[in-house]
Amino acid sequence: MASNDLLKGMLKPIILKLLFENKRMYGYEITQMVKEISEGEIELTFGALYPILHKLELEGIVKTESEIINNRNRIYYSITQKGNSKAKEKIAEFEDMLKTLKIFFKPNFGLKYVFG
Amino acid sequence: MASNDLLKGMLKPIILKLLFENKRMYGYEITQMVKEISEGEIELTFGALYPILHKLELEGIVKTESEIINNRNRIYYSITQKGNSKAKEKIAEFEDMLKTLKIFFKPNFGLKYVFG
DNA sequence: CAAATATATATAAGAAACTTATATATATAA
DNA sequence: TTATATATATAAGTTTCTTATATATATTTG
Repeated sequence: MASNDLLKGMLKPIILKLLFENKRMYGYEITQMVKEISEGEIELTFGALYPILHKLELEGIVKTESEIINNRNRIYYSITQKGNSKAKEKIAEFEDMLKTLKIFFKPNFGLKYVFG
Repeated sequence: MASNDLLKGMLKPIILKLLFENKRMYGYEITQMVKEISEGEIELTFGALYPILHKLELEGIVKTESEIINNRNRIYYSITQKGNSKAKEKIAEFEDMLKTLKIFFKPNFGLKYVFG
């Protein structure tokens, strides 16, 4: 797994993106999907996840539905109608940032600046 | 400019990459190049930059050369021979992370997981 | 010529985002 | 029956960043 200090600031956009694409997810499911998609590279810990989800709920960007599955409580999160544009905006902002980062890390990017 | 909390964890890899490509840079120059390359998207503040540079120096990854230019002190940073492999490693690690992030944010990535 | 801006480095206080540890509880596999 | 998987939650501590402040010279603008 990548040393997770490379992740700072990325977890919220990832969570929003997952909720945006999958419509309805519960916390544990999010951690498992992150692990699976990243092939173990990213481990989203519960200590990071739940505070983010709770904050998103407070901001009205996500809403919750509680259900008892297999005698265990499960809390589903989904993006609210009101929060939809905000979520889209935050996801787009992060995608822009990734494009910007790509400029720095493309192979031999330095050449045009060294000689420019 | 992008809200800079998207940047957490990325500044050190960016600085290392710039030093790696440009061989020898001073702090102010780094901030200006980051601004230029990112087209104003990323503002690397001095409060973030100098502590990172000082820490890299302490770790032996970079070394400094002080010069008086135009009657002002200028401190050049460059990657040490000893720190070269470490720097390469950290840059590669971050590039891997960017690749992983790309999976999450590629258009409609969700489909194959929703139906998979 | 005075004021503002650009160049140059530095650090301290505070906020935000994480990690790690801990707590609770049920289901399933070994 | 013990360990692992499922499921949510929070608190303490660390790291990393922002914002503010300090110092000093050079250059541009009004």
